[in-house]
Amino acid sequence: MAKETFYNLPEEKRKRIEAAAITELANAGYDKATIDHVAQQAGISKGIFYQYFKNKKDLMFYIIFEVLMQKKLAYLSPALKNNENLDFFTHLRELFVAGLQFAVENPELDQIGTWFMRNTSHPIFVELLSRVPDMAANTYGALIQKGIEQGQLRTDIDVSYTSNLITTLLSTTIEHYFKQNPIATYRDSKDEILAAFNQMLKILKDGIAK
Amino acid sequence: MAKETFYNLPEEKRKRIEAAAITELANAGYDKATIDHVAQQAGISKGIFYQYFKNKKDLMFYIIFEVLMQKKLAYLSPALKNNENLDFFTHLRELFVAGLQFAVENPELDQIGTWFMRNTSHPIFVELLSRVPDMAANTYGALIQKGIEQGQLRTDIDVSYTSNLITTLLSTTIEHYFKQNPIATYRDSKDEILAAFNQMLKILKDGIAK
DNA sequence: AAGTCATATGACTAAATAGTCACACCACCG
DNA sequence: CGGTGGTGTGACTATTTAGTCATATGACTT
Repeated sequence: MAKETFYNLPEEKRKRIEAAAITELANAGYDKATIDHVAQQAGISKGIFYQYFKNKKDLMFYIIFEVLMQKKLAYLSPALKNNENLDFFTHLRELFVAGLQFAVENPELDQIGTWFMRNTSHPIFVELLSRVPDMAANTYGALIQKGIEQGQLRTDIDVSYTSNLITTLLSTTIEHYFKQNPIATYRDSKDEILAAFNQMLKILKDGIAK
Repeated sequence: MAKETFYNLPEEKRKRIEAAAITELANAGYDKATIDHVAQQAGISKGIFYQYFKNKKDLMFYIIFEVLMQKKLAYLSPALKNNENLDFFTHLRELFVAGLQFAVENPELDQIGTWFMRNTSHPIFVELLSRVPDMAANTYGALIQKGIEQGQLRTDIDVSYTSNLITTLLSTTIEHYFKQNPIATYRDSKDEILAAFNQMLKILKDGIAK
């Protein structure tokens, strides 16, 4: 996961390489991303790249573990703590908003995360899961469990299935918005996406039946 | 979309090539599928492949338009017609069951379809959409519209969004089932998947709130 | 038998790209 | 100054794979 030489680099250069890698991985996805592009965009030679990272996979894991997850956790952690007494749907909305804020401010990292969740059978995802076993799309498990125990949710729903469902709903909602508004950027559309979220939450809560 | 020479082939050989292509595309996805594999598995030479198809994309479109869509439509059309008087959720369930039947009996084709829906920004999907504009994930639009008009669904839901949502729910439900039961095959699990569908329909109808 | 056409082969070319390596540069030390 | 070690270069190798082409086979015609 990145060699010593990389950490010894001056901040500016390290960030430049990081940024180039993130852009390439976000736009091309893991398989189509090339080291040539990353090196070129970062303004370094290909040879030196392999002094900084063992290989392409090493780079990917570095970006996932030491950039994406760290950063996303920083956004989510306030919403994860100190909310014992919140209503389930209010708590869920807070998590959504925090996640959206992350996506708005780090669209490329968000894209990399989406790529990962979309390619759960890809060898590199499988290997990632073996390192972080409980990342297995059970993000909302504890929250749902609490919601059931506190009598806010039906008792007959399956926790793991519902967690998975919510994860999917989240990305579907964002994606649908951007399919409808192709020119929109995350940053400019935050309020409208929030409105879409509210519609989604209403459906999740009460269903679509009259 | 497949050259004359391909259609002139004896049935047996045509089916053999088709089967090889379907297996390869289902297992590897479009980008990683190779013509070498297809030719090898079909027991033909690479050269002759290019007498049958213009290129790899030509093969993909042939499989999508002339195999997958034809076949899937055959499964769905009974559920699409003559159901004017059915309740929305009952009608939806019928469509699900028909779709599941297709997936059970054509798992590889179903996988190819899933790959497509998962790669909506891939150039080949974009090109496909330009040929079949209204395939744009509005499968359930008319059904939802009818449901609203007949007073079975809330009037404040967005038709296109809800259609998209249902499409996603469908594949999420199947996928989640197989993540939980990795060894299961479609064929043996039909009843259990139907149970998972029922749970999903209940959530879609009434939400998860108590 | 000779000619013609469709069918078929697989070696070959061209392009892309992961990863390596011989060599260059340069700061610092003795 | 000359040696040493860390930093860096980009040409090169090895592999993969889409698509082509010279060549062969064989059925059918005249």
